[in-house]
Amino acid sequence: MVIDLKISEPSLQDKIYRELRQKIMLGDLRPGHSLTLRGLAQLYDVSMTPAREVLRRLAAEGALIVTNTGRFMTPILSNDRLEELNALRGLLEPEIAARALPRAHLALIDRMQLINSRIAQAVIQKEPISYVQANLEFHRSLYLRAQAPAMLALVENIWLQIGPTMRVLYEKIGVLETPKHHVSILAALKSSDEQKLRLMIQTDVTNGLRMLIR
Amino acid sequence: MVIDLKISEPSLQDKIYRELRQKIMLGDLRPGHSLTLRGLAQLYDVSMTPAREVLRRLAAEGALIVTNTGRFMTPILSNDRLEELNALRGLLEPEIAARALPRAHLALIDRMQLINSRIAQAVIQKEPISYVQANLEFHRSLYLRAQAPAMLALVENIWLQIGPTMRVLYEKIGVLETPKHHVSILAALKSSDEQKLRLMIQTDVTNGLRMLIR
DNA sequence: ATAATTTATTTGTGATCACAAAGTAAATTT
DNA sequence: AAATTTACTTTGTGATCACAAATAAATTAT
Repeated sequence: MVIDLKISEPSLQDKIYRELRQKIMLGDLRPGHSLTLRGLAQLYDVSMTPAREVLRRLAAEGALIVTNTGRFMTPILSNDRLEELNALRGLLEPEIAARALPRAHLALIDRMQLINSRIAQAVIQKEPISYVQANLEFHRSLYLRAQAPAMLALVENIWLQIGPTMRVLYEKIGVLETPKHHVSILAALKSSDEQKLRLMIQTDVTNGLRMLIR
Repeated sequence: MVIDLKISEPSLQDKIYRELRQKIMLGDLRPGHSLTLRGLAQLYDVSMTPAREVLRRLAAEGALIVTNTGRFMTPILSNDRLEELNALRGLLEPEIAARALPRAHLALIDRMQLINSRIAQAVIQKEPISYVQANLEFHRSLYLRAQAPAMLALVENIWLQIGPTMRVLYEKIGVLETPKHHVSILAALKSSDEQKLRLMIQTDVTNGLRMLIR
């Protein structure tokens, strides 16, 4: 018997989906930014069909909202909504971090340290997008070790929903500051202190927003 | 100026979406049940286009999985996956219940009691679908009071993912039993005991699965 | 000018189609 | 009888189109 392994080619829309998703999560699109089928189709030189699937998929994930007349736009979050989503981060992320803890070996911690220095760099160069990107990568690289895909999916889903709004908040406060709890997170990882890790993740998430809303 | 208020008509696909979503959440479709564009289109007497949007939307929500060749089917959850999803329930539901607690007045508790008797009825009549439906309604009617839409959305999303699998598990154990912690939940609500409520919701969720997997 | 109305343009929805890939059944070969 | 090949059917993808509704622009009236 001949087994033929074929890499399932990423369908045309997958590429567009991933790019747009990334843009939204990192705050490349501001809240209320509207997207049209034909606009997106033209941008990627495809027909309306794949563009449509992408927009609807993102809408299903909460990355976009659909107006009551069927238009697509990035969500404009109320304060309540934003705080609720952040509360969810505060609930989920400590849990997934705790699950990752036993599997967090030194190589990972080193890598997180490296990512952390990229954050510092983004602060200096005042690049909010790189900042957000590195920040999320810091968290994700840890969470990936939890081997809890459903949980990670929920967390990323929330990141996606708050992406555009976070960007605007960062712009509003002007100067960025390097997340001060990251070193504590790394310390907790090194000492395998689950309680401390939970707490530090929690405060990192909580303070991140408090700093922005104030 | 003439203001004309129009109820935004539920687009053709919304109806199909809601029906299918319900079916999946209640376990009307077994794990691995495959759905086709043309099949769904024919069933609802529409073209492929809306059928497609519905399936992709459900896939985006995790209610369906897309095989590597692009086919749609209800997910077949591994034990790990199922336990992870249940852990998420155990994490999220006590929190949202706690948020609902201050707003849970007597009328709600009465209504939950009524729903609970419908569960008992479903046990007697051995109707797993009605059982699941009433059970979810019991929880949802409480969670709705939390006024935490994002949180509720995540919870329902998880219900959606485990729907087909839960149904099979119920069938496997044969005879249903009425959820024994529901009375404690109601008691905790009446006495406004947050800690007890959290615990009872948690054990209701946890035991629900433990009873099934064993 | 400002508001109201009309006209023009943009936009999402649903339908239909061709096509290639995947799955299935039948036929053939080993 | 088992494995392979062939033929046939089913399936999702992407493209194109007509259409109605919503939005934007222009025009008219007050």
